Amino acid sequence: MSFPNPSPRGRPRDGARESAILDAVLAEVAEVGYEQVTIEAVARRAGASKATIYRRWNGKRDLVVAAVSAHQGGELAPVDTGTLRGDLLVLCQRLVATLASTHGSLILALLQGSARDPQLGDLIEQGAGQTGARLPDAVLRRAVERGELPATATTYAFDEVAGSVLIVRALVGAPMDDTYLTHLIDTILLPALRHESDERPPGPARFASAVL
Amino acid sequence: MSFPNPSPRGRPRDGARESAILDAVLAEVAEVGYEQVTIEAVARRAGASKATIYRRWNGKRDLVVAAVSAHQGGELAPVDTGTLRGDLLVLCQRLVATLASTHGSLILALLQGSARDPQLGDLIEQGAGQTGARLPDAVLRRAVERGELPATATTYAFDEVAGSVLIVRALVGAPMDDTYLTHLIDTILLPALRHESDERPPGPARFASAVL
Amino acid sequence: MSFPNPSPRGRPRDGARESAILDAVLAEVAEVGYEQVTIEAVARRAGASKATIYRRWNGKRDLVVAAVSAHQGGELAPVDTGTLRGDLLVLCQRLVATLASTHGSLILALLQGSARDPQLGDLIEQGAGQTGARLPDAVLRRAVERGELPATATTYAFDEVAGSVLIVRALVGAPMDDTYLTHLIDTILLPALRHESDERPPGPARFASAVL
Amino acid sequence: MSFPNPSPRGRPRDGARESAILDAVLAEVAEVGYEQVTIEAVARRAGASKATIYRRWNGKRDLVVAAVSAHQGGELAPVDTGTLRGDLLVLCQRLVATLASTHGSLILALLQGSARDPQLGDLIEQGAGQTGARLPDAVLRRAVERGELPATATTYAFDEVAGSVLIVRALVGAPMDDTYLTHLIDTILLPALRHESDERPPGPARFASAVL
DNA sequence: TTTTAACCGAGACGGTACGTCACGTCTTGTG
DNA sequence: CACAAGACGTGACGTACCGTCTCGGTTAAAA
Repeated sequence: MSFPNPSPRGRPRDGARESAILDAVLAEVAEVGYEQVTIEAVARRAGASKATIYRRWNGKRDLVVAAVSAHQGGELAPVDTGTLRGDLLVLCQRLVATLASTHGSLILALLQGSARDPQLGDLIEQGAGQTGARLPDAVLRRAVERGELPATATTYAFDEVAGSVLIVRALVGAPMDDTYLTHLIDTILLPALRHESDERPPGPARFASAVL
Repeated sequence: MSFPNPSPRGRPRDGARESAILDAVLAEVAEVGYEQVTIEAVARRAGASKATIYRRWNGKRDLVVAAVSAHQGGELAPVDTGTLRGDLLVLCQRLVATLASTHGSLILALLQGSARDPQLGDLIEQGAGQTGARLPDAVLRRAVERGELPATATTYAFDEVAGSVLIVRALVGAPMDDTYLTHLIDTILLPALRHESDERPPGPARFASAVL
Repeated sequence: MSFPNPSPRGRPRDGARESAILDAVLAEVAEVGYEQVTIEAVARRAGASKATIYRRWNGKRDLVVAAVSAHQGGELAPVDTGTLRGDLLVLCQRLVATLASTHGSLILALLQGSARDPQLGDLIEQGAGQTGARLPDAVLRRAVERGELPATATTYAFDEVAGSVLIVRALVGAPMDDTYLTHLIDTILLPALRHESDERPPGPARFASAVL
Repeated sequence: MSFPNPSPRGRPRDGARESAILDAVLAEVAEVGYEQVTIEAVARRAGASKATIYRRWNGKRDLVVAAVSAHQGGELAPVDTGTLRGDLLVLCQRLVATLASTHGSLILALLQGSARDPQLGDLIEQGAGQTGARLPDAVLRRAVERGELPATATTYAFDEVAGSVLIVRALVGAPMDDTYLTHLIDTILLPALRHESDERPPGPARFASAVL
């Protein structure tokens, strides 16, 4: 057993303040967008002081990242349409919905934030499956059992491609309707998933898509 | 009688000012990064006044976009290694070099800018092939002639995937060395390119990758 | 003929802003006292921005000093009661009235300000006679003509003593009623004024009393 | 059983803390000047907490006043040059030295503090003689014995004038060298002291000079 | 040639947010 | 209880840019 903080001297931080501030951040981001969020407005809305905010976070990016990290969405129903193609479409639709509900600049902030703060990636990674950015193992397994994919198939191709492509399309405002998604699945995702290989994915275990 | 330019009375604009300002913009972006660029600093560096800048552009994004648009890089040597796989690697390496050399936030600004201003996409698209974000037709043709790809192959899979994936990896700071690039090519790009299909890409002709 | 400011480039300063700000300063000082005056409150009241204030003055002391300097009271009636003693009493009463009407800490600010800014002394010196801090030459001359003072008498003793003593008494809250003033005049000012001497006052021509 | 101090329950106050705090106050005043002293800096330097300070004093002025009051300077040698004029010069020189050594703004704070807190005046008055702001009775007595002053002479003229005049001169930065002091003594202080009068000084016994 | 209108630099202006600081109060844990 | 530590709301600080607006002074086409 370890005592990293043997005795936290002084008045302890008020967790309620932290919650109020992070809630205010999310509300502000939703209303005016990431770039237009100001610390002053967050402080006003949270009934907190700027000093309290700056005591805990270094600036806007830190703050927003913390707010998003703390905001864990509820569980989503598992995906199982009976075909791999149908499952992929549902996952992509979820991803599009997530991207559409979030201001683009917030995504950028998170992407950049995760470059600095590995913890951010860790935190978001847990929720990544929820967003559709990760191919659930169950979906992969069932596809293999149905014979739609070879036994050596991995989630790599989906994890690597789907999130990145849709993020960029969201940023540039390109359409992401079902026609497009179907084309993406048929001409890129499925061919890549079906590719037989015994290679293991290189580099760190976490994929770029994890930030969603 | 029509006066499309009714009558350009008064002192005409000084083209030299425009050049000086746009040069200053690029220098500032290179030094401090897109987000830290200020109109005032640009004006100071260019020896111009803020009024002159605001007379022509609406704000920072407009200004940066104009500067980048006006800045046409030199021609790059055509790609021809003798194999499709080799060509793809060279293209991806070029793309990585571009992403590494430019401030990441400038890319983001261009991405967002292109969502607003379709012209930006048009302008940059012309240079996209240079950066490796587009698969040159010559490369595709030679691959078909060598029998590496079916006759129906298109550049779509590369255009759609390569830029997006590498942009996002650059943002999150994930590694993009040759080992990684090779894996990307072998497990995703090549399988997708080899995929036989008579489908045409949906939606607008411009791909997300065009912004690079 | 000289052209010290050959061409004042840029938009010229708006004199009206300066007036509005200085008026606001005096109002604030009168309401809350020198120490409690804030630049922000002055800016609010004047309908100006802090930047405009800081563009012209370095801080609170500068600002208040400028406001007081610019505030030239109206002319006061000349003093002539028929006797030197009566004239001195009127002068001291005026001085007491001035000190009573002004917050003590404002006086301190002016005193300290004049140590830094000789111009302040110059400006206020012109009005010093008005406040009673200076013995008017006419009063001295008539006293000599009446035989109340020797022909060699100067204003030095009054100028040096009256202002200083009453300022300090004002600061410490000591009483300054007519009984006290009469005593001051009879036991200090008159004996010193009557003192025969051919010495000239040493040092700079301006007395400490000039700051009132 | 009686409890004049009803029942001093709990931990008693630590006298050492008080000393440490007051020492820190004086050190801070000496280093940065009265106006720049902050409670936080005092707490840091004293190794105390702000709560401990605010438990005992109401704010900066209180604190500084307490520190100065508790700081009793050592005894100075009595003044006796053999002539009244020489004694006065020594006293004035001491006063000038005091004013020059102490930050001017501390004097101001004490002046203003004494307006609010009569006790402050009482406390400081005891040390006033040391500074030269008061004419010691011994000096007066010897001058009378030598025939330099009439038997009815009092210390009033010196007490009233010397401190005030020199304080104000110190504030405005006017010179206070021996030439000036000699002139002050010859043309003002000595004539006023020699003035024959049976009047008693009016008002409270404490003079403005007592604050030094 | 003279007008005229726009361009250009400089920089004042009202704003707004920045990030820091000190205030005076409070809430902990430890003596 | 005293005390240190330090979080907290408050509010001012002085700075930096924003985007707009005058200025005096070009500059070139139109009159």
